[in-house]
Amino acid sequence: MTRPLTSAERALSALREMIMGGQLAPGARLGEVELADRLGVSRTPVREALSRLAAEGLVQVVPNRGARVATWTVAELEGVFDLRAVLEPRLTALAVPNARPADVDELDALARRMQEVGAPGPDQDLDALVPLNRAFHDRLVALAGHPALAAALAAAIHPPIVRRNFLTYDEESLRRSLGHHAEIVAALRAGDPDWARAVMTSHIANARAVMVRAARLQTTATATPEEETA
Amino acid sequence: MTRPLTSAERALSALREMIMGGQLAPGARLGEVELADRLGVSRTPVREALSRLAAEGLVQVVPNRGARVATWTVAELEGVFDLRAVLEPRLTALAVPNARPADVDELDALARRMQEVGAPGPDQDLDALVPLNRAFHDRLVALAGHPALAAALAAAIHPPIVRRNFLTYDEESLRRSLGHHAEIVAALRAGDPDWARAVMTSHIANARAVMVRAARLQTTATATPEEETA
DNA sequence: TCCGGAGAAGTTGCATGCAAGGTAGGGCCG
DNA sequence: CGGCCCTACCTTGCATGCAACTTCTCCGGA
Repeated sequence: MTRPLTSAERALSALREMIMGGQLAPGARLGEVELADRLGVSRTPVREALSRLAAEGLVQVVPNRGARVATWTVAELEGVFDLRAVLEPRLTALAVPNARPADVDELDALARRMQEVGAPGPDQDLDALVPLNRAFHDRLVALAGHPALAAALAAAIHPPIVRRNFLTYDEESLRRSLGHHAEIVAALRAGDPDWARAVMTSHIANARAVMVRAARLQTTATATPEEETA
Repeated sequence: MTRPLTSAERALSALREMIMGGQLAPGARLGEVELADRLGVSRTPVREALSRLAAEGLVQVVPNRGARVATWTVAELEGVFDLRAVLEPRLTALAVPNARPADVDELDALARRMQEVGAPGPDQDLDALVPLNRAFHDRLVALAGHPALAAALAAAIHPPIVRRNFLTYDEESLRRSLGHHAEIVAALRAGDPDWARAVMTSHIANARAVMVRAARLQTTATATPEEETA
């Protein structure tokens, strides 16, 4: 049975979703009253949520001057992928001995579903990939059973993006990426940590190449520091 | 010129210091009114500080039931050192090419000072080691110039301890630990990243052995779940 | 025309008050 | 005598109000 969430918690996850989902662009101003109105609560829980998001790195707060959705530079983005390249393969290897058949089946289902909705053609639905991808990686993190590693990874990944960015994958990279998921499932089934680790290393490298290219394009395209609220 | 801190920020760092400094024992209850009185502010900034500390993992908050200083198990502690063993040597290697002579001199001074106050004898002052040690490691983190890695490390290290724990070092381990600092300085001066990385690896392994042993003793000693506020 | 400053409008920071939820103690019933 | 429930107290969650700070605008002077 799930405990009724507090207003602050709802505000927190609502804001997180808005930012992660791209409805709130990086650099967008986050006025307390506006958010409070939109979420149907007072400023107090909104302030608490913003505070926590700032601690997570999703939001930047300057005292007396309000909060904005965090922005990042290409260098920061590369730093994040540096780190993912160290942590995630390790985490994947850890997951191997802990994965029970049921877990593997679940990951398998996610990987297959991603291949379906990601396949080029009229039924392709890139937006649907985002939650599936998150589910896949979250499941893997949970299987690793290493809270400290998970916390470190979360701290590093949150600030930037990783989401709504399947939009930026070119066809070949996307096919590679989806193939990696399936291959990780295979490695899990085979119980081979080294295999799993290697695939995840490739997976991150592939994602890194895509993201960095996209970020470069984006920053050159938007020379104007955008000032939008929604 | 430094901007005047807000009450919430002061509450945040005050609480962080109290927890890190050991004045607030793990598991200690953190009543909002009591803290507000002690810090001379209202409950609002205290709540904000607690919220952020919860995001950092230093305190645990249960809705409607208040906040407590976070506790950790031996397994969690080992997980943290696992992670440090991966991240900190890497970070140290990164610092090598960025260290200018002035930086090295500064680290050298810290390392020497630690050797002085840590030397066995009547002048030994283990409490003084804590801030020096933090300064040394923080300096190294800054030199690495890798914000994402720093964030990940901070996220992983915060929850547990690392501080006020020179108290638990036996004489030999302490001498080793202080020696490592000096050796890292030497590696920086020599401009040898591999050397620096290796020393840091040893440094973490040494600390890990000490901490895990101390944690084991502590948990067996305190079978009673302590319930102190100060 | 451009720069500087005074004023006003809008925001944030914090304190306080009230209501809801939780906890502890005592009395009642089995 | 033991267990349960009810009550009173305490704590947290949130809304609201006010003061301080920022920023935008408008006006006068160079």
